[in-house]
Formats: sequence, C-alpha cells, structure tokens
Amino acid sequence: MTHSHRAQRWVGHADLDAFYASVEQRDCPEYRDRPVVVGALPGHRGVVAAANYRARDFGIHSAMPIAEAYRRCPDAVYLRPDMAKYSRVSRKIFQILGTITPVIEPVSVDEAYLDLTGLEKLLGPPASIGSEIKHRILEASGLTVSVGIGPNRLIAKLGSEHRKPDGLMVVHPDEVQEFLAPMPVANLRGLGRQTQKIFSRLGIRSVGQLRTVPLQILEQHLGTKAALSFQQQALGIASSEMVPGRGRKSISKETTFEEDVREQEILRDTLHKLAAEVAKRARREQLSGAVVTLKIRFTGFETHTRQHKLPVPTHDERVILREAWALFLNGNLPSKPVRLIGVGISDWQQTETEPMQADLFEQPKKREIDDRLLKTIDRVADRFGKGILQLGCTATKNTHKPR
DNA sequence: TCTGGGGTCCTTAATCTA
DNA sequence: TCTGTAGATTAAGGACCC
Repeated sequence: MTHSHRAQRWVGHADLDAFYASVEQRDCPEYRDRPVVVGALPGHRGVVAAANYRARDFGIHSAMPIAEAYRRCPDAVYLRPDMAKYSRVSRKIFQILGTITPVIEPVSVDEAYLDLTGLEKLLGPPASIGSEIKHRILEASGLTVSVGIGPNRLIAKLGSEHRKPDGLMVVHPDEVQEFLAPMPVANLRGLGRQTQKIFSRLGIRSVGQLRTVPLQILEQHLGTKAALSFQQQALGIASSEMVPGRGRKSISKETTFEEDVREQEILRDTLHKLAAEVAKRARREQLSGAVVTLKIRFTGFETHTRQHKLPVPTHDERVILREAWALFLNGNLPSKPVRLIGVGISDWQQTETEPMQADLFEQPKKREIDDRLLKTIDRVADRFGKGILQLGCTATKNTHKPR
C-alpha cells in the first residue's frame, strides 16, 4: 500500500443527476426551467421516483408521496416514468463509460462504479479522468453526471454525492479522514431511518464522533454485522474491487390498487396476471424457482409475506398462481381490505440436464449407521414387508455421524 | 405526509434431521 | 424405545437501496 510498487488504487463512482427527470427535460424543451416530477400522477396512489433540482427547491424528493409533492408544488410538471426510454439512454451511457475503462460495475440504470487504477498514464491524474468522464457523457447524451473518485468504493460514492449536481470530487488517500469526519452519519451506506434513530439516541451525529465509539457499544444496539460495517465505514475502510453482475436472486411483480379491495375474485384475477408476468420473465431468463412468495398489504399498510417451497422448481404461471392462491387462503391472514398484492419466485435450482445425475450412477459408499436405527429398520421391515425396507435403504444413503 | 415497485441482505424463530 | 442436541433448512419480517 504505502511505498510498494503496487499502483495506487482509484475507484470512480458516476451518478447521473436526477436521471428520469433530466431525460424528460432534455427531450421536451417546454420543461426547461420548470420543476419536473417523475412518478405517480397527482390524485393517484404512489410516490416520487425522481425530481429535478427545480422541484427539489420546493422540498420535493424521491420516495415522497405524490400528494405531498403536489401540495408543495402544484405547478410542477408531473410525468409517469418511461422505463423503456431510460433503459435505452442508460445503455448508451454505459457504452461511453466503457470507453474509459472496461472494468465497470453497474449499480442501477443511472449509477456505476469504475476501476480507474492505472489509467493515469493514458488520461492523466484522477481529476482529469473525472473531467473526461463528464465531458464524454455530456457530449454523447446531453446529460450531466456527478463523479466521485477515491481509493475505494465508499469514498468514491460519498465523493459523487458531495458535489451534486454536475459535480466532480477527488479524494486522495491522505485526505480520507478529514473528508469523512464532519459528515453526518446518515451519509453512510446502509444507514436508513431506523438506524438514524438509534444513532441520535446515542448522541452520535458525525462520522468523526462515530469513530470514537467502541465496537462493543455499537454491537449492543445494532447487531454484530451492522456495527462492524459502520465502524469500518467511519474509518474509511472499504473494498476497491468491482463486483461483476451476480445473477439475480428473485423475480417478483406486485401492484397497489387505486382503492383497497375486498372481493376475492378481483384478488385472484390480479394474482393471475402477476403470476403470468413473473412466469414470462422467468422463462425469458431461463430460470425456475422452487420458492413461491405471496406478498400482501392490507388497509393501514400492514404487510405480510407467505412463502412455500415446492418439491420441483417452476416457471409455470399455473403452478405459481395455484401456490400463491393457496398461501392466500391458508396463510392465516387477517380478513381486511387489501391495498397491495404481489407474487414472486426465488431459490433457483439446477435443472435436470445439469450434473447431479452422475451421482445416481456412483457406487453407494459404505456408510456407518447407528445400530439402533438399523435394528428399527429391520423390525419395521419384518412387520410391514419390502416397501418399507426400500425406504429404510434410501435412508442409509445419507451420512450419519455416530457420536 | 400517507406511504410504488423491484430488488438484496440480515435477523430471528420454528422445524427438520443426523 | 426413549432422549437430547447441534446444525441445516425453511419461513417471516424488516431495513435498506435505487
């Protein structure tokens, strides 16, 4: 790290500014100089997905209920998101990023980490690399991006946030501690509303303060994992490795009703549509899931999930619907009007054509078996005949550790 | 304020099994 | 036949992110 021959690691974080809103504004000149809010339309259930900086001046921010946004700024432009369009724009921008470095980790449509290590000879110091990224994206897409560059992912991400919008921030390794110290702890990764409450109860406001709190104290309030994570973050310790896309873990689809629903027929019809969509996406991605999950939210925002593991993984909409509906009927759920219903599958398993098969042809190894178990099997077999004996034999295939 | 949709990961509890 | 138990697996909920 210090004076070794290994090159200083540089990680970049690029984050498009108010992405959805900026794309809409770029494509529609009438929206210039106006507050733009993308999300639900006023009068409907939903929240803000993106707000441009003019809208933010009114206190509007993402995840705010649309009714509240409307109250704050009835004159804003309100738009439904056009995900297909944003995906197209996003692909183009990722292509541009690919001209800087091939080592990119996409985080979402509008955000990515870049490994910039060793690019100095080609593009100059980190600040020049950052300017180059911003320049190329603006040229190609007409959009502004905020870029943070630092010795690891955490510092890069906090850097890009620091100078938004249209910002560029480079934090050198020897500046990390002073960069972090005055920051509110709320800026740290994985620190949301609930954890903020805990920190404020403990009187911890800044990252500098957090640094002085013993790990033990943090563990008492946050659990071991979170405590360690926040302590490391406070010290500026984080990975600088890119994590290339790790396949998805689940596919789900859910919908909120405009008005809460009581009728089972409507619920089942809706579930059917959702199951069909999930199955379609699973088949397109050639995935079969063994776990079906039903999600349901009642009046009052009371949310429950029920899940069931199938013996055989599926991407068949009929199976998904059947399981989800059974979970709804037998899941011991309150009988209240339903606000949201959703269904998903997860727990991908190997398909029939994959390995595993080979195991069947292997000579079963001799295994030690608990004497008592053997005796039991014999006795049961004597009494009930061969069918049971076979069952007993399959049981012996499992390893059994005698004490 | 009245809270979308699509995800991931973590914690905890109950249940199964060797 | 009974019993205790550690570890794995399943299930539910919640925090968080974009």
